[in-house]
Amino acid sequence: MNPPIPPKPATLHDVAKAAGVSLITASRALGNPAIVSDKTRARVEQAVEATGYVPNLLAGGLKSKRSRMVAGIVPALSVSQFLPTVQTLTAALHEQGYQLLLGQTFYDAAREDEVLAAMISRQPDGIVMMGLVQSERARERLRRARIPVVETWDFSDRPVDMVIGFSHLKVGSALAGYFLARGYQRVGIATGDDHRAMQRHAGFAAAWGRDVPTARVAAPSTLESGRRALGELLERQPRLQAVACSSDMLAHGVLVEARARGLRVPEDLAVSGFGNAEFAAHMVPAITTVHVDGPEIGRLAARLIVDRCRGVAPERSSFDLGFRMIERASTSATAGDTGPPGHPAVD
Amino acid sequence: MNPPIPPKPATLHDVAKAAGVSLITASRALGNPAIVSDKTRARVEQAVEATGYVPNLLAGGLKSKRSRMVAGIVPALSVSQFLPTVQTLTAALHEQGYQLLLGQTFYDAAREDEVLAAMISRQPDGIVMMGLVQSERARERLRRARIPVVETWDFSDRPVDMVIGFSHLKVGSALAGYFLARGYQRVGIATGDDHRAMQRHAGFAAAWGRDVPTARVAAPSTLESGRRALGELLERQPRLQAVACSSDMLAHGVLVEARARGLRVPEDLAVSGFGNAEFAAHMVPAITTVHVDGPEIGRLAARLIVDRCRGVAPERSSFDLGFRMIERASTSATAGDTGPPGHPAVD
DNA sequence: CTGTTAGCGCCTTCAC
DNA sequence: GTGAAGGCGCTAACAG
Repeated sequence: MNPPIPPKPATLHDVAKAAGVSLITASRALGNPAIVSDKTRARVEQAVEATGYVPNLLAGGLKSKRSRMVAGIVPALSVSQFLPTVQTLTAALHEQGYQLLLGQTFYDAAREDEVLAAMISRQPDGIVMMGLVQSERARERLRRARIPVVETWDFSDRPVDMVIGFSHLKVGSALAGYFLARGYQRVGIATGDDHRAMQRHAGFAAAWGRDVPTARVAAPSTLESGRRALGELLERQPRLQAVACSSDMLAHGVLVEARARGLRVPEDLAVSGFGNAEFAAHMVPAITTVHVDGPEIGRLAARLIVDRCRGVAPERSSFDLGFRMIERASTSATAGDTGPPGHPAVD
Repeated sequence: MNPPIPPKPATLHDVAKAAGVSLITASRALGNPAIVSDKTRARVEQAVEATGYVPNLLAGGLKSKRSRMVAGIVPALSVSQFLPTVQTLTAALHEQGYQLLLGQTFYDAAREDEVLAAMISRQPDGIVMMGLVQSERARERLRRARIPVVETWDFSDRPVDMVIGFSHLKVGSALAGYFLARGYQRVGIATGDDHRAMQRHAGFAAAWGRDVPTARVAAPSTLESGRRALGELLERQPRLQAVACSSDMLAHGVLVEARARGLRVPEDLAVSGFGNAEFAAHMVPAITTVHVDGPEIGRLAARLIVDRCRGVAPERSSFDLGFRMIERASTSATAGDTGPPGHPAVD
């Protein structure tokens, strides 16, 4: 039998030969079909079929200086917070012919530096960071690389390049304001130990004015750590009235532990989360939380980078997307208990 | 002030000049330091520092035919099932100097084909699929590309190349066997409509022997769809005794809905999930589920591909990692209710 | 509209 | 241990 697979993948050279045109004409027929005659284009397309040609974007990128790859860097993929952003980013880039190179820092500055170096070596046309770039070394590296950078899910006055996010301090103070306005006296905080969660904590503490009992758990936070956190808080403050959690998963854990201890939510204990995870709206009681438009962050980041590659200057380099509190049954006996996410909104 | 950033990134050429050696010596000092004298190596390293040189892996890959990139393709990033695998895969590849190119198919064969084409254009040194390659066209494409391929999270007698996974049919029949052995009569199924979940459903139905009331929900399944699924099942079979769910998130939804309807779990209704998500062990009641070693799939896939790139033939091309049922309180009044994941094991 | 020329930055091959 | 050519596959730049 004949080998159904040719020993060597076809190159553009083979296509050009098969089509009876020059190399560059074949290249144009594929990359910029508008400037080639219909007849030529048809012949090249036929030759592509016949040879089974698959372009080598690495080679093209070498000359054109555009790899059509974008690096996306997350603390860890298991931090579900960022998933909608990464998912939308990947999809939006794909639409434009770009692919995502994924990197993880595991909340470690040295690792972040290492991952960035590895990414930059691959000449991405842009870099999207979940969170701000931590180390000064990495910031310097990025500036030198002259690659468009979008930092996301946080805010800064001096971003490396562009930033899309919101103030975690303000989230914290909005939450504190919410509990203050409702007359809560003894509120505790269950929080992950990552930078952004600690920012929210700081915002909460500042607005609260008094000391807030706090249970710190390792990021990424889990249901289990939420259960333990409530135990810790109750030990310190047995008459606790409310717990503000740094993620919906932590809040979930607090809910489970509260039930296990016979505490009613929200009557005996009010609970709030962060992130508006899918499940938060559908638990009983539904979890009061803070909504951030993760998919929009991904879409916007993709647009900014693709635009920049095409020479379009962004209208701004800072985008504060804000956030909104969503009041649900876990903090309010009167809030509808399974209303759709995002409804009703406060702030 | 002097521009702190040089107008053009340094190339290996610049490094060689600065070090007073030839281009190729500089290349060797970095890529294969052992075959260069200590003195030369030191001078090259110094020149790298001085110039701020960052290697261009794209250019290197062009000649060496090794891009040191691996494509990872998931149905959608939001399918949490695959996250531990992708996370471990990314980390393991990073250790070996490889990066992951991420692609999403959204359970769509045309899209899968498109994503694979885009990936192959980037000359990855390997491709890891979550699930089996669906379309024959894509299979053919992969074979022609002569790239190592690992299909995962499923099993097949005729993989494109290599496969790491387990039989979803067997999972289904193991679950049916579990409920049969405990004397359940009226069992329902809540399942996502993706290929693998339907395989488990088929395995369950075959082992069960009788018709099984089934609520089908769109993949990826959510807590909300779990709540609705239980409603549907109860409408068809008000005296339902147990529900086997195709994911832990669905099971979670069933638990929530059961509680909302005043049904006790497991006394009135037994519930099982799939995937052994982190939260499953820590709910009250803890969810009986099926454990699959997702991280190991990622690790093994990384090893197989890196080995293959180094010319090491894999010991086998098929790896059945199996699965194990984890009995917890949601199906058994006697099972410990917050025991550690994976304990006790059945099957 | 099409073709020729000259690389992109690096690594392989072969010499010394 | 080091170096000089040559070329990976493709595309910008400039012709015609």
